[in-house]
Amino acid sequence: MTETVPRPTLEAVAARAGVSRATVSRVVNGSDGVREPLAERVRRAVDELGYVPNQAARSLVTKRHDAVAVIVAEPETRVFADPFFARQLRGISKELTAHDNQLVLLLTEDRDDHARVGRYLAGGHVDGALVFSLHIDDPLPELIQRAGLPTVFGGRPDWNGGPDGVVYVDSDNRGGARDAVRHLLGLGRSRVAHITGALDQTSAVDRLDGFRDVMADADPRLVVEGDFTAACGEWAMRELLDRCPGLDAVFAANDITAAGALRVLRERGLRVPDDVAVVGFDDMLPIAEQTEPPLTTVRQDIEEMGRLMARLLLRDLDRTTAPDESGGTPSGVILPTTLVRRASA
Amino acid sequence: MTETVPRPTLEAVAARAGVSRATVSRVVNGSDGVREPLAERVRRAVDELGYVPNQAARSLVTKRHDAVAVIVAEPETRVFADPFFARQLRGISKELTAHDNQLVLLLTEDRDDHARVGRYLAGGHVDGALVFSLHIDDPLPELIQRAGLPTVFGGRPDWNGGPDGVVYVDSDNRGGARDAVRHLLGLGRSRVAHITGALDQTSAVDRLDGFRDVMADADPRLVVEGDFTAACGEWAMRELLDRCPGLDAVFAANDITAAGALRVLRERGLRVPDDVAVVGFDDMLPIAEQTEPPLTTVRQDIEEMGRLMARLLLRDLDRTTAPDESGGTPSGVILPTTLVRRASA
DNA sequence: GTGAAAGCGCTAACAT
DNA sequence: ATGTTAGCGCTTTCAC
Repeated sequence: MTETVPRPTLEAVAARAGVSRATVSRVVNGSDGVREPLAERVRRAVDELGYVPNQAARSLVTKRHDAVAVIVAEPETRVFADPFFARQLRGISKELTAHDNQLVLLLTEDRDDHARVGRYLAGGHVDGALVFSLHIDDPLPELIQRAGLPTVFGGRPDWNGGPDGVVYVDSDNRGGARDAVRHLLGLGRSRVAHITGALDQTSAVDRLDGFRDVMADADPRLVVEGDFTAACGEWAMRELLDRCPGLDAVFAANDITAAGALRVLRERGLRVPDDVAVVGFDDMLPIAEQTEPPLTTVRQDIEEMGRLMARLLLRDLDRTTAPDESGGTPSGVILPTTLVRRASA
Repeated sequence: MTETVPRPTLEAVAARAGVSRATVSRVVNGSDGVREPLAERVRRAVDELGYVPNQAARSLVTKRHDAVAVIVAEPETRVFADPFFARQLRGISKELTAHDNQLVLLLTEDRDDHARVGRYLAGGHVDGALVFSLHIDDPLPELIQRAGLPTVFGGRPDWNGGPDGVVYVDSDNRGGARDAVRHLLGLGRSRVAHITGALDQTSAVDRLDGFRDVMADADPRLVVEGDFTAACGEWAMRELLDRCPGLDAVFAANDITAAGALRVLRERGLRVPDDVAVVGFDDMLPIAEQTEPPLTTVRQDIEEMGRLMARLLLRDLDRTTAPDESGGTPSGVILPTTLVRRASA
């Protein structure tokens, strides 16, 4: 199975084409300055021999790897309960592939993993890193920053430490939340409640802020803290109903939570949207489309987010000898969200 | 940001420890034959300098990369509609990490990607490959086989081509399906229908076979072909109800399909499980637990599947100079499934 | 047990 | 425009 067909080297190609290794290298790397007849001969030799450059040898001298690490912190299993992760990866993969870069995936769970990742990054295997720093106070960002690798974050990092030019891509969580609440208000609702996400993630905080932007003077009992899970959506909905039986709308921090809330509303005999209107966040398809009734929610373009992260990083990598440090690099890029109307509100 | 702190080399460590490069190399690679006092001195030098071996240089001579490719074919977006993918990756990642191997992720969508993957694999960047070949007739398996890399498949490949010792890991789809149907029978149901998955995937075929194992003489109209989607679950359920109004149970090829079927049953005023019992497959948590009523389903341990794939591959890679070719390598490993009882059946 | 030296396959000056 | 040459940082015989 593992037969050892020694792959042809530059040398072999050179011999076959009757030129020097340098010339072959030039042709292979597309640097101009090789005249056509010769170049053609080299190209033929290359595919007659099925030559493929040895990346290790190349990296050894160029110090480039054409590979970037994608680091996903997933202390909770939340990442794995939803299809986000895959979408993001797909976006990243597409962009990376288009630029001939490899995607090295690093999944981390506990602190041991952090050390490992730090070592890996410091080990110079990759040219840059894409990081999903899910939680506030995560030690990962600092570790990475210290490794001195160009990095782009997915989701606004809670980078208290320094107002430096951290590059990140995020959805407009705050704006999306405002849209959701305004939509509810536009429906004539006035007692709008909010079930938050896990407040150790900036996305949850931002959505809460968005809610407050619109509902500045709302009864504080209309806000209950959740954690993005369905179980918590149920619990929170019950709590809400007990506290404020008169509420007529709920904005949940994500679709899963909204699904939980929906179930409790049904169980209590309340009709959606007639008695209580519900809006979610994410537009996580398998969930949002299949709740009863289908969920009105705030969509974020998760794949585009991944693609953009990769694009930003690659651009950074291309300015090899950093001409201007903080030049035109926006430190944060916020992607717009859109409200998707279904039956629940 | 990208400051160029030239990393210490073996040479540097050797100098600091007052030994030769060879000795440092031996210590770093844990090969015995270096006496304690010396070894200790080397180790100190290593972490005083924060030395990390240069993988490219190492690969250049060892021809090992300590990296494996994970190839996910996803012509459909199905992969991205469910959390499978993430679970599988997690299992793989854990195992690889434990053995200091890197995970290079290759997502493919169309035939261009196939060529690219073929080139990459042939390019000798990785030591082996883990492949999720989702569809029958997928050209990927052959491409990979030709690259001559040790490979393990996720899901039984439809390897008509050759009865060679293809290594794969799969769930016991057929057995699980049998369990599901028997459970339904045990509930006293007699007119059990089946909504199949996309029959160009072996998992769907195997589940159908399992159904038939138990319902050998069932009315053929009780089987309708689906494609693993919810939309199709709805459509198929309607079709089924029209064809055989008397049916009293449904086994759906996966949970998403089952969710669709459930919706139609409710819409038609049929009660679950009283009038019609429903069983799904996968135990995809965010779905199965949240349907109305919660879904009885067949669980597969998807993370373990990933872990096992990685383990099998690594074992293969370790027998560097293949002592016995087809020795003890099982060509296929089937993981058991378990029936999870909830309210729907 | 330890060191010296020869490459691994490639790129990038530097010559020509 | 093309060839020559010197490494990149490491492992691995082979001497000692």
